[in-house]
Amino acid sequence: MPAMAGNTGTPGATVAGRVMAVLGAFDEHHRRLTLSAIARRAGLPPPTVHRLVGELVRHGALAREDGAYVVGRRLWDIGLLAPVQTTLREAASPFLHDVYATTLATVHLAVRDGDEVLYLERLAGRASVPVVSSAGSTLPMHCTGVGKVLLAHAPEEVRSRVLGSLRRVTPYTVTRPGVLLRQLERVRREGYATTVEEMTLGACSVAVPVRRGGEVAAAVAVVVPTLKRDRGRLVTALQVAAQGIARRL
Amino acid sequence: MPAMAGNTGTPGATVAGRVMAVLGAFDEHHRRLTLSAIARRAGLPPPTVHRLVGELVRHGALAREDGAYVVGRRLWDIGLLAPVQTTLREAASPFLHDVYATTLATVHLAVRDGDEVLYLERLAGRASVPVVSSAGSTLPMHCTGVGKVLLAHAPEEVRSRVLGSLRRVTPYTVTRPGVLLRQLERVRREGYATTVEEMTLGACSVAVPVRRGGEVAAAVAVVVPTLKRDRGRLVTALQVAAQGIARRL
DNA sequence: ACCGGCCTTCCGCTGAGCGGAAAGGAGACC
DNA sequence: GGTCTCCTTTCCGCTCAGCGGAAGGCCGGT
Repeated sequence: MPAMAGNTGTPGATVAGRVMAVLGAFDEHHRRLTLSAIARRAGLPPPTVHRLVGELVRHGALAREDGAYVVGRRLWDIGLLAPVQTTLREAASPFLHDVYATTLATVHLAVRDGDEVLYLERLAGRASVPVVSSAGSTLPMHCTGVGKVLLAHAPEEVRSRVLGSLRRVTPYTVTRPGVLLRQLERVRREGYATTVEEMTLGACSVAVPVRRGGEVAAAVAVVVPTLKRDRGRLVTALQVAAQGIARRL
Repeated sequence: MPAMAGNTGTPGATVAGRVMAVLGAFDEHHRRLTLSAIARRAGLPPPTVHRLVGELVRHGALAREDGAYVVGRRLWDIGLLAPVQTTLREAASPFLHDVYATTLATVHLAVRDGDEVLYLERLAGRASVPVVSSAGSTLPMHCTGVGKVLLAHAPEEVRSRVLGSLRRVTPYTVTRPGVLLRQLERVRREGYATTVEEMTLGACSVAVPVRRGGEVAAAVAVVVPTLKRDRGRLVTALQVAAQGIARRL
């Protein structure tokens, strides 16, 4: 078959699919992409991407910023309309501010999304620890505070899947299933989880569950440079917030 | 020409364009749409929309929620990657919290976008006034606090265009160009703007400019049920915040 | 029973889309 | 200045993905 002639190397593909592939090329760590980078990441030939991207820029879905492409204003607008745990976020917002005000640490609100943690909200402190997460991003469960809380209360099936593949992120990441399993028991017993430089060097976290009915619906956490003797104070602040959020659900 | 036969009623149209038309059917006031509503608002025939929407749902750009369609998680993720005044928002975030903490009112951060106001951030109070705006939405300039501030410092050309079409929104909306012009002079002189039920009944606002270099880059505001004698206190709180934000730019 | 509104499936026509080929930059290295 | 590499952009002829009118199914109202 000498070159598949004319068009579509992959029959069955749709334009909408290609458009989403182009948009999907952007992520947390790739907010600016050149044309060829998009092509590579989307698995499409450069000329095709060139045309699509041109179209998308014309419609405001993407924007050109000096050399490279970035996600456009239009898509920001539209994306904000998505009902992603809207009630939870709205209920939580004031309490997260309270926690921030009293601790001045970075504050997180997250839910479980499959086998990962989805960050819904992040309040970054004025002079806070370097933190990887931001609203909209996902991180693994086994090395984040919110992750441990959500994992401790997740269905058995999720837990065993996650425990089966504990990727090392820093030298302090817990990668032995037995150790993590014992930590999770403790999380259930004591009502909070901690991490110590397991995701990012120089960052520790404390997290507590937010309950809706009997279920754990979300987790709130703070990130600080070190736990030391602040632990008790942070747990209390978070529990007050979690309680308040739960009441409003 | 008896029915235009076969395909595309409108030649020259592209699929990417149609996709954006479909996504553009959603807005602030239309977060849930039925298939036929999308078709109407996008100006496309229902079968075409049916196919596109199906595709988009498969890719997570839209989601089906019982009967109707809503914007999907995937688009939320991607939209959050847009560099929409990122540095401004990050610089402002902690100061907005401070204002919220001290006033317990709804706090806004906005910039001018053409002849309208674009809301970048909204901190909604626990028990706050009904407010129309939310992050991502745009409102007219002449009847919002942030709008008046930004209009007072906008290029002459923008100002005259806006003054030329003052739409009435509530019985208290200022629709006489002369009156508004005098208010704007005062805004420049005194350093803050106010509105009294000009956009929403039962909501008043106070706003101050945020400067970057010599330019006014943004505006911060609070929304309260009534101004009364709080005005001075609110202006001060906002000015402190605006000063802090400006310092970080 | 009938009507009006939705959603959905069908299907034949066709031009929008495709992407290899090749031409135009912009650097980097020798 | 020449050559190499990598990226962007234009060209263009071949099709198949997309189109949307027509028609069928479903519900709720009258």
